[in-house]
Amino acid sequence: MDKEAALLANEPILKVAINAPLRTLFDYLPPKAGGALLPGMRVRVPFGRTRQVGLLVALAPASDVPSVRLRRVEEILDLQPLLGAEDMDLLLWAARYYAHPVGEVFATAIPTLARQGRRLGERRVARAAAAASPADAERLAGRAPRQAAILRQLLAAPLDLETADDEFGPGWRGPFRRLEAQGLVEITLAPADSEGDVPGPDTGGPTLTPSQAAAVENIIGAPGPGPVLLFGVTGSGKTEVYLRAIESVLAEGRQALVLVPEIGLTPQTVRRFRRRFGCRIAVLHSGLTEKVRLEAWMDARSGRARIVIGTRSAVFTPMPDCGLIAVDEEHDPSFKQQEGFRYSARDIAVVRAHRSGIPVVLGSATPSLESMRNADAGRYRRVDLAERAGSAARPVVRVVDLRVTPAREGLTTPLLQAMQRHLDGDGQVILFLNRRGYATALFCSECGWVAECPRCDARMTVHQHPAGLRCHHCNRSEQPPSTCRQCGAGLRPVGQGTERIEAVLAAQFPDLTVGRLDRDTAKTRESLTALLEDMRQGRTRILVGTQMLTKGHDFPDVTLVGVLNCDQGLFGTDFRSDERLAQTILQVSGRAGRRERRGEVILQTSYPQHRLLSHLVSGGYADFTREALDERAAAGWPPFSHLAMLRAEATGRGEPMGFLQRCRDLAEGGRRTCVSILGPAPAPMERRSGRYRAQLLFRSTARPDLHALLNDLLPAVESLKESRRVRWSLDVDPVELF
DNA sequence: AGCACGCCGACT
DNA sequence: GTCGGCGTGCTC
Repeated sequence: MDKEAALLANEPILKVAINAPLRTLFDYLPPKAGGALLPGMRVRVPFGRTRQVGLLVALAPASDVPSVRLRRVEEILDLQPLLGAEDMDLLLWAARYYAHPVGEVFATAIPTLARQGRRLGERRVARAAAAASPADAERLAGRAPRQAAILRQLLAAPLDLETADDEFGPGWRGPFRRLEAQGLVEITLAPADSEGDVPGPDTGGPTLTPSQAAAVENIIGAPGPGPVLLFGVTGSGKTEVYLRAIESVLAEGRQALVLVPEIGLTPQTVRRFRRRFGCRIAVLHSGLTEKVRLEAWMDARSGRARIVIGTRSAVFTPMPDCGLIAVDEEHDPSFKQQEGFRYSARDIAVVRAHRSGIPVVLGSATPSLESMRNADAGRYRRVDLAERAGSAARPVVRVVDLRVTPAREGLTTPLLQAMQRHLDGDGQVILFLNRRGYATALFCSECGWVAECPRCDARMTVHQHPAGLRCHHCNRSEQPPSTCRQCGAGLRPVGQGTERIEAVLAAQFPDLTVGRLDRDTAKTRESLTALLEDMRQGRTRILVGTQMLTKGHDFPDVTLVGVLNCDQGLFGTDFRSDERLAQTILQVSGRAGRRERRGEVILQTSYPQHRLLSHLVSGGYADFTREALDERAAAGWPPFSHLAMLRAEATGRGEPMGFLQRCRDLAEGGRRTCVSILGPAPAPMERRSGRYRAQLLFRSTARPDLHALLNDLLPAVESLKESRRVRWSLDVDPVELF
């Protein structure tokens, strides 16, 4: 063995995660120069014909890759690991659990700027080399005066490169580089001075109710760490419980992580935390500029921020000493990423807490059936928050049967009468309808022709502001034809959307202001704020809106909530649609009667006798979940089984189905396990945005079997030549089945 | 994903 | 004759 080979043999192999859709780590040799090498540091590496910033995941004694193919790390970008060992392990676990390429998983956890190789929290310092002496400067003074000047200055004191322009004058790089080549100067990295943070005093909160106190005790007290499901209706004071638990964790000198749904992270939420705690709080959500995001992330990582509040991806925030995780509105679907790395932040929060041995609290007025089941099975401690003394009583719920009580323009007489009554009594009214736009379709009453989207298997929605036909699935817009394209007869908009209800109400209640809250009216932060402000000040008396109404906005003077049509949720294509409907009804009902006045809720439906609906109305959410869980158990759906969905789409009609059939064949060729395979089948809306879509569902009662199958299957799927002709993705624990 | 190589069609 | 279309293969 020659000298070079012997040297090679002694060098450690660096296992590096690269941000690419590849399921492996890449092996590299250590850099020629450089200091400590620790997992969690970023490295700049040659990759194919490009250079990439990767993350060092592990050091290994040897590699399976032939040594001639190994290349060398060019540079280590960090003095300290960016991610700690626990963070790294969590990410590796997640990559396996979701069977997703490691590099992309790591990329999710690191802000873009850091991923691009930016220097973080450290300074580059120029200093004279140990071998350099004043004599060298004298020697250079004649022929290279600038080099001499720079060397003299560095012999006197090292210099932060940030200030080199000022100290050395412009154009210092050339002379400096020549000094470097002679080995007289060098650049070293030094940690940035971290400003100390002086926490202000925490202001105490109100006295806790007995059930709030019990909840806090359950989270951080005697029972020890473990997930707590905090089940409490709107207004029962869940946030106060989080605040108390956080307070006690902060008092031990530890940090706290709070996860909130996408739209739940309002300035009010943050303000409430800031008012309460004097410490630094890092806020992380999708609306931040990259620079601000990096700053907040670094604050969390360094421990300067004691509290981190963020949406989905904040679950990966590195924190040196996190002592508690709280997930607010844990049922909210926005915790599940719907593309790329399809992780559930709520589930990862539970795993993170478990691995760190810290408490985690999942709070909701309408917990997911998964969490309810986990509580039933004793895996979570469930704590019910009693309604607050002195707060409004539960709203009265009335069901209006649409089969016997006809609706005009979506509104029944009992609902209109109730509205009049509440408005006369100075109350405000909220009407919920899960369809935006004016009409759900444009229809020819002569021949039955309907305006359809040319790119999707869907009808176009009629809009009036701005006027036109729009497809809600691909965002295409068209001018509506004035007459039927098929027979030339007149066209009629059918079905109600929020715009239409708004118009009808404006005519019905000409003296009142009617507002509308949906994606069209709340496009910008400002328009949303203005809408909510009009409502809160009482200028708007009736508010019509979609799902957006349910997201925690507080309207204290609303006394009546109407749900115009419950039925879309009762017979959905998805086994989860009943759960969604119940959550929506309860969340929107929670807006009614938050002060002294008792609220009223009116549900319009054609199926008043539907089992789930009557359980919800008479027994509340807990009763509904018992019934719904029984149905899930009988049908073998989650949480009584585990799912993974393989989806594919392509421009050609047969391609996705053909590809998925090949996948199915591969899966069946593997080990025999108790995983059943359903499909492939075309997606419920087969064509969307001009692409055909299909899906293949894996279901198992044993998680290990499912994961073993997926981890065997995916490499095989990747090497299928069909896999490059379709866009495909795997969704472990899917929340939407279409 | 990015990037290069490679082999077939309509252009200055 | 080339410019460029995207199918195929590879990245330690």
